[in-house]
Amino acid sequence: MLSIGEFSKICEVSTKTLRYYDEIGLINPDEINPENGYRYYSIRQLKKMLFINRLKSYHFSLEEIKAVLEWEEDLSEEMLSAALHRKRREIEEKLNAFEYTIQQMSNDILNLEKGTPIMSYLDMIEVQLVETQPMNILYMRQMMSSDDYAQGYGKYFSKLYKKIATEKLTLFGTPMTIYHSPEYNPAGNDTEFAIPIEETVKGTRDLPGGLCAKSVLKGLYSELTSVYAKLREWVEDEGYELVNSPYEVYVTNPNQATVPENVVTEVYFPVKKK
Amino acid sequence: MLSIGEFSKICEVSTKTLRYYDEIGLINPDEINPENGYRYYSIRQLKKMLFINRLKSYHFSLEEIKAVLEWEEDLSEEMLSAALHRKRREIEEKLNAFEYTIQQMSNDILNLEKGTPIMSYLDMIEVQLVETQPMNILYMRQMMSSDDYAQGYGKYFSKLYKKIATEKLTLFGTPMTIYHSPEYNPAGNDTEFAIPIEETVKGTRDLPGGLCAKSVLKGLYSELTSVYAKLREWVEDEGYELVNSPYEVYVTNPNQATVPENVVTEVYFPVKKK
DNA sequence: ATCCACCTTACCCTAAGGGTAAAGTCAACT
DNA sequence: AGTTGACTTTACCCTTAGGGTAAGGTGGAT
Repeated sequence: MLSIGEFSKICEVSTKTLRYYDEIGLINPDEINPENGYRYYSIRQLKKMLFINRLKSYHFSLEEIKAVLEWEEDLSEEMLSAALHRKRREIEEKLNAFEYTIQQMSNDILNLEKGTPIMSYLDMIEVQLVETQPMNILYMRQMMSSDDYAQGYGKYFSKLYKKIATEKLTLFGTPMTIYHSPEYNPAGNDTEFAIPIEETVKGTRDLPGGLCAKSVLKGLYSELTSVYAKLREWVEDEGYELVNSPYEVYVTNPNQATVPENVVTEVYFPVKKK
Repeated sequence: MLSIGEFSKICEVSTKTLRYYDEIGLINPDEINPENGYRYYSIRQLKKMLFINRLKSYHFSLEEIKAVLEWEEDLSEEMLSAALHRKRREIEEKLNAFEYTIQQMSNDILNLEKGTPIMSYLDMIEVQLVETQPMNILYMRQMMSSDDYAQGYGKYFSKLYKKIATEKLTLFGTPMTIYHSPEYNPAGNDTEFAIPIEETVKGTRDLPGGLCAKSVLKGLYSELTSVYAKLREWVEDEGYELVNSPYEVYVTNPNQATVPENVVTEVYFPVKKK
């Protein structure tokens, strides 16, 4: 039997950590002296501890690790394999997010070295007042959390396009997204994906036209928040108010654009004078 | 003036977050009604808030962001550029770490699909009892935190090699590391980098020979912890005890090995029978 | 017997807010 | 004028994975 300090040295885990793991039931000492409460670990527990460390290095949370350890013998291999696949996916996604972040930063760094202040793009966003025509749109409405926007867009638009193709409907514009949630909520937003078509069929509705504040974004979607902010600011400043849900129109297909600057997105705020 | 809710909608930041930022002094409302404590933000603060969000998306901590915001106008551009470069480096490193993790996981997944339990490699680590000869080593001793091992190794060994080259000393073996800290400490370990040479000069010392428990690791260093664990286990089981600091000998140069399995590392535990 | 290294529990701390409660306030509607 | 519902305030507890420290109890070696 090994005291906590000896076991700690062997597996290179602090005694503090071992006590914590005992507390949360991740790995309990093989034996506890009932008189003085001293923890004693057996050498058999070494493998388990090293396994925990390995899963930790794969960014499993302690709770997840606990679940892994509690799986029954007979299922454990497939379950573990599945868990590793899942976790690997997660890490790959974080990796992609990092790559994207690095791109963004590099872009800012370049601008900064040209003498352009980072936030100056904000002043370049222009707002115009336009009159839009009513449209007939094929739509799907969904609660979307900010995490799954990326997949969501592809998924819902492809569903809509599929329907248009199978029912031989006639395209009448580029895809758009309408945001019905009055307030931004990281947990999920009431989002409507839509494509203008000619025919009035089941699954279509009328998108009313009217006065709109409009901005055009050329470039990456990451700057969309700023466009929204700018539009709200403008609406406030000029004494208008929002009378309907804002929407975005994706003028160019982001998959076809070779340079991000060629991606054009229009943002509309239906407004009226206060 | 905008109420906290209005400002929150415009910048897509929760009111909770705005109150928190007020509390830590990151961005304070332009005006606070002294009667009821209501916070009012001006539209001028939008740019600042969006800038904060951008830095946050670059993984700056709120403390770092606060520092950035407090820089004086005249220095701010170079400072910001430097900070962005630093942060980009950090992210690139995390990215590399993720890539490495993914490799490791993929390896485990492959093994699992071949039916090999993940931790089975532990049972393949063999321990032998050997008698070593005393050596004369050129050394540098340093406290190393686990983070900077990667750089540290290169740095100190290249210093040692440089000394050997400039003083025309004679190599007598491959590089090695001696771990003097009795216990693993994430904050820093007393580490000695050494290379055996023939001549006894200033900066050399004698590494005594004697009875050692020895294991050979073929492959990535990530498995080293397990080798240490295995050796300590063996020492315990066989009734030996450690009489001197353990050390590693890097038999092959990891930069020259094309396949990780070709990297050979020997681990020695100087022991005596209890 | 003494000493020192080791062990125990208990309490507070971390970053960046989220959740909830209780109470006060504002603006609009009747 | 009163009421309602939406909005705001502070206050308190919760999250991860332990780290730091204190006060007190033990173990083994001398």
